[in-house]
Amino acid sequence: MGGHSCCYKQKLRKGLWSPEEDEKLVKHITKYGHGCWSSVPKQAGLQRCGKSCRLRWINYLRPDLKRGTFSQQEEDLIIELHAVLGNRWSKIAAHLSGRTDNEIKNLWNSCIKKKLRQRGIDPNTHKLLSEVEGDVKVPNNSEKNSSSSGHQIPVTHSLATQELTPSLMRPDKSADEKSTTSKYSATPTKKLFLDQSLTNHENTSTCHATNSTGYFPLPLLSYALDYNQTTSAAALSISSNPLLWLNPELNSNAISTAISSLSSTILSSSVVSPLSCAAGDNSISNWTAGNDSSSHRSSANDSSGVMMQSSCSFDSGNFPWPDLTPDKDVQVQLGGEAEDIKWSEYLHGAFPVSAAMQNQSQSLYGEMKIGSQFAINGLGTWHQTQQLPHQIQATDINAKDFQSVSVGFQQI
DNA sequence: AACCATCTCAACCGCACCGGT
DNA sequence: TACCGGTGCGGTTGAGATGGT
Repeated sequence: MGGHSCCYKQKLRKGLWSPEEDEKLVKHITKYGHGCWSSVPKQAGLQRCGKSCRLRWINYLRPDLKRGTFSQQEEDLIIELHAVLGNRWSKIAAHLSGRTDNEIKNLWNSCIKKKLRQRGIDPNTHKLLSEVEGDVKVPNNSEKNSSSSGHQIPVTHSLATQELTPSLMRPDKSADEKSTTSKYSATPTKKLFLDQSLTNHENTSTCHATNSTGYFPLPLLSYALDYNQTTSAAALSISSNPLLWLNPELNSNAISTAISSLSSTILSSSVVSPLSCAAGDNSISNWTAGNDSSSHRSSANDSSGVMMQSSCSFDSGNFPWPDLTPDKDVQVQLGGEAEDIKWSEYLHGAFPVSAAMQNQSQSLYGEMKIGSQFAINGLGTWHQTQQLPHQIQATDINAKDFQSVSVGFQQI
């Protein structure tokens, strides 16, 4: 592409990908892995730059993409994550199995923003619009960094500094640093109590830390409640009703209890997709919960997700696909009908892939799942993900946590 | 049917970070 | 330490789809 060093040397194609190009790329990656992206186009016989190939693969050709309409729960989760993470779409996408950052970003810009405004919520600040309008004009840079967590509740200094472990919310340290040094650069002086993982938007005057009292963005709590398999009406109503997010009467001890629990259990097991945890099984991606009329894959009980067990070890850089067979270390079940998944078209005629290749692709699917999670969360959490007993423990603990949270909210 | 407005989403662009040298 | 290539991320663009008149 213009501007990319890898594109200077020769005239490269731009724009939409043709089915032939897709086919070449899929075949190549399925067979060899991507390795160094810059070398992929040459090896695959494509007149594209590596960056374009990578993008095409990640956003469209990857077999583990869910595609299709977002469920209401996915949207809710995105909203809540956005309240915590801001426009860090890749981080948000990490919590939504099968969804890409690009997809989520598009959804946010095209749909969710509008919905939030209709509900009287400012999508940038997650505050009520009436509040925002009444607010003093925020600094210029806040618009770009958009989402401060508007609804805040006080938390104690010790809570904020001790219980909110940085790595829990943002396991990718480099990304954290990157965020704070570039687009999400926060006003340094405000980084007082909460770790930047939670207050990376404090440049939008969110974290009004004063003396010994910081402010905790409660949407995180609401997310955590959902995360914590709390399908109770109370929790859901709390999470969906910003008016309840910030209640000045909210007992800080309750929050302390809740947050403390979050830090030790929920957040630390963030590698496990929230609803996978809720489902109580060891699936990684089969978590999109039900009641989604627009998606046929949503039921927690259906088998459309990827059920995976793996004991394999691998390097997170390159996928050893050629060595994979379905009956080896990785077991993958692909089920569910194809929606408008282009990948399925490839696999079912439109794209001439052999049965063996399909198997390989499915293995690849599982491996990629593992790889991506591994890359994101690191070895420790990866191990957790693969260990069902750990999840059971986590679930048990989560139940206790929720009790604590519930007790706290009874005082609201 | 034609036109226009709006929406969706794949892809591009530019920037920043990282690791190697 | 500086440079460079590779990579990843978030913002933006624009073509095509869709809906309204």
